[in-house]
Amino acid sequence: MTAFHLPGEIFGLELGQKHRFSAEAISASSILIPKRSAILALAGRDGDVARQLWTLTADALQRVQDHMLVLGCMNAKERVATFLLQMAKRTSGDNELELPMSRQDIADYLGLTIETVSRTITQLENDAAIRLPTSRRIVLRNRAALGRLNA
Amino acid sequence: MTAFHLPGEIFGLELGQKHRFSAEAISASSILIPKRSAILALAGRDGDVARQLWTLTADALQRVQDHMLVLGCMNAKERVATFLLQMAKRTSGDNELELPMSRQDIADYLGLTIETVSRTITQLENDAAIRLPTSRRIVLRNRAALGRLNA
DNA sequence: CGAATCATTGAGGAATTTCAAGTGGTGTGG
DNA sequence: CCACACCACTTGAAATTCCTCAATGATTCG
Repeated sequence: MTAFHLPGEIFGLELGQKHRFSAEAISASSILIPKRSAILALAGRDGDVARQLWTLTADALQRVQDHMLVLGCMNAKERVATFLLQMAKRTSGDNELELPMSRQDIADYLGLTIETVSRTITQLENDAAIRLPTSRRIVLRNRAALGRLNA
Repeated sequence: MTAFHLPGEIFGLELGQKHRFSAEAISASSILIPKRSAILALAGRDGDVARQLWTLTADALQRVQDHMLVLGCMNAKERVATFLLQMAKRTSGDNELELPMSRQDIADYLGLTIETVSRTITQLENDAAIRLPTSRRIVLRNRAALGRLNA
């Protein structure tokens, strides 16, 4: 698993002849899938569209590079803390968030096992860095502590 | 560390306002660094250039995604085997290759420690999958075995 | 209620890291 | 030419992290 996508986001802009990844919905979703040929044609005619498409791809590159650093350099606690901060930022920006995905999905995304994710979340709760009203709902109680793990 | 670049390759096409990564030469190199503004201007005028730039970025995205799978799913032996096959393919394509980078660089790239890289290479040698005439020179002796690790 | 799914917890084991020492090649100065 | 220092690499042993396997809760849905 390489990424989570939230409403309004664009993904799958891969440009190769074959698709290399698949997408799976974890909540009810409506998705707009333009034809590749239509996109290319439009980009060919309109320089501004071309520019925007390039930017979208560059943004995706940036996100993946960030995630690569997570997978390459961080331990379990740092990965989970980074993930929670990131999700908070991408959803409400608030201190409270509802995770739409299962522990298994989080584990796959972070390159950990489901048990390690669960244990780490429990540990963050014991550290008073977060609070879990329910298993999918998370309250960030100490952003500073989480941020330190994000280093 | 996120990538190695070989002669003839283009890198650093990041498009954001700030550079997020730095590059370090590990052998004598000459590097052409065009101005960002010049590139953007050219892309604006010439749709074909714009298309090529987009493709370059998309290719980079693809490489990084591949590497993310390495970091997210593979153990040490699989990572090193994948790395060696990849380097062989990118250099001569031959069965013999000279690594231009240190063990430390490889370790950073693969998300391992220098000791683990060293031990793993030794292990591959004991498995008769490779041979090391010198520490930087590697002969692929059993591509099939390495490939199985690449799964 | 019972079944099913998701999440948590525990115990043991495996893989990797850490710390420390040793090896081998290379260049430098006596 | 040899002794020495230096560097990259290798190896060993102990410690740590994370995974695996197994059992137990919690929640949802029929």
